[in-house]
Amino acid sequence: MDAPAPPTGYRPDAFPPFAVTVDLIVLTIQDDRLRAVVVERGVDPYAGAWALPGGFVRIDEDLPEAASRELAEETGLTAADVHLEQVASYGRPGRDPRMRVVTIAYLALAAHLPELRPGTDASAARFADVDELLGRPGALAFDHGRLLADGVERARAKLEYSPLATAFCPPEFTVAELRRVYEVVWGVSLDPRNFHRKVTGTPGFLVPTGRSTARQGGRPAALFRVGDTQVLHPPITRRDG
Amino acid sequence: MDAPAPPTGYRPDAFPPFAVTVDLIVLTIQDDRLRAVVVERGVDPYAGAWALPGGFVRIDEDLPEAASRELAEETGLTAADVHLEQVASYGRPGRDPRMRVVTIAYLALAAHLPELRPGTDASAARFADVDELLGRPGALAFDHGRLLADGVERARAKLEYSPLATAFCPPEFTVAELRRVYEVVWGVSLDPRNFHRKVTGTPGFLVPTGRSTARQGGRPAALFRVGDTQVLHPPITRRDG
DNA sequence: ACAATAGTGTCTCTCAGACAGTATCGT
DNA sequence: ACGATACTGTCTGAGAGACACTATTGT
Repeated sequence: MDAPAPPTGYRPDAFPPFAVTVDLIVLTIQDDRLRAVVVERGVDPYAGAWALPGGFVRIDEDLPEAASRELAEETGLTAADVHLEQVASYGRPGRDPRMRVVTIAYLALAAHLPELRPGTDASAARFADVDELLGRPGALAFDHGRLLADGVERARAKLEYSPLATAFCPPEFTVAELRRVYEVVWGVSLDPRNFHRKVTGTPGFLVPTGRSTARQGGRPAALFRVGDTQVLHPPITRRDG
Repeated sequence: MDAPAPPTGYRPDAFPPFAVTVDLIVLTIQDDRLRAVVVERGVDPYAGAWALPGGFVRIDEDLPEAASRELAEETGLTAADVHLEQVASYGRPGRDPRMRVVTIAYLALAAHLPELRPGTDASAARFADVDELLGRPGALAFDHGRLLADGVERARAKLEYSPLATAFCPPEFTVAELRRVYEVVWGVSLDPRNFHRKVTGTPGFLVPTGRSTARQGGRPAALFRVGDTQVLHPPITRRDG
């Protein structure tokens, strides 16, 4: 249970002090690649190494609030602009060599990110290719490689049965733009015709706006916005050709 | 990021002290009902109320270790006997009226639970009907009603695409026993014939042992054990008749 | 006309759900 | 023989993937 020691009856050493942080897996798509925000650490340990953005939870704020605040400090994005959800927590002793730290990882997905500005505890911030980061163990400080892997896997899984892919798109988007999101995040190529039929046929997923895009050399595409359904029936299955 | 303050460059008030606990959602099936372990609190706040079992994470143990230890203290089950996985973390200020506590919820599934023995901080322990607990807001202390709801929903969702249902079964089990798990956890009734064809046809899910059960009034059923597949293709879909 | 992209129709295969029918036990 | 439970076969409809075909733009 959650209680600290009462006046009597408990182990007297039952309340070891922890630091609690939130770390952010901020994903976006740039140049048809999945990218994550990483910051350069300005201090030891891992000074000069890249890490996920994050920071301490304040004594008076909830965990999602802390994640939103850190996201805003790091990217300038507000909670209304992004999808933000908790992924998992990590607290192995020694994951930070100086003290006992438990961190709660949050996944943030955004369509377009403004200029990155380094936070108060980092000297630089940039976008890094996710596949490259995951393919190189030790590319990130602490256990952030695992945090990133878990966050990316969460995103990949949720594309199937939730409208999460639209979080990578602007408010109005075409079916082709949505398909590109699935292709980039999953690392596959999808049949444009079957994909179109599937997503437009899933009730509540896409809402036509009536508008269409001006295009260069091709039929204009209808613009959609995301519907209010939170679960896709049928799902957009991952094991397509 | 995860680091405490370096000698310079950080806010000096950046390390508020937190208590960190693990709470357990221990589920099992008794009398064709989904049941959860709850303990009676011996001290304020919520003295006399029921809560999920749990306790403080020690300074030198990892989060899964703490969950295993608490599970053993509360139920006598070892990690080898149960499925144990992290669900989510909760840290709203004020969720414990005395101090700032962040808790990490773990889901534990077991086939048969031995006699429950109350932990050091609880005066009694029992199994409670999950539907009844969820239908009565405030049935559990703190925010444990939400923890339970999130844990149960995790279990329900994972029955579809993972062999998790076998965690509710003894090492060797019949198809009918497995079906009963799905029916109880999902609260539906499933066609025995279609269910049989589905689970035996999903590669890697079930392994025949060659043995069969002695039965009372009916053809003996073949005994299976769980295979090594972690993901079911095709899944056992939830929206059956 | 032609290239390019958007969108539709059609075929086949797999799988889910309904349910008839067969197999193997205890009584 | 009969009831009970285990298991198999067959039908139908929904959906996935392959891919031919039509629609609408710019050049």
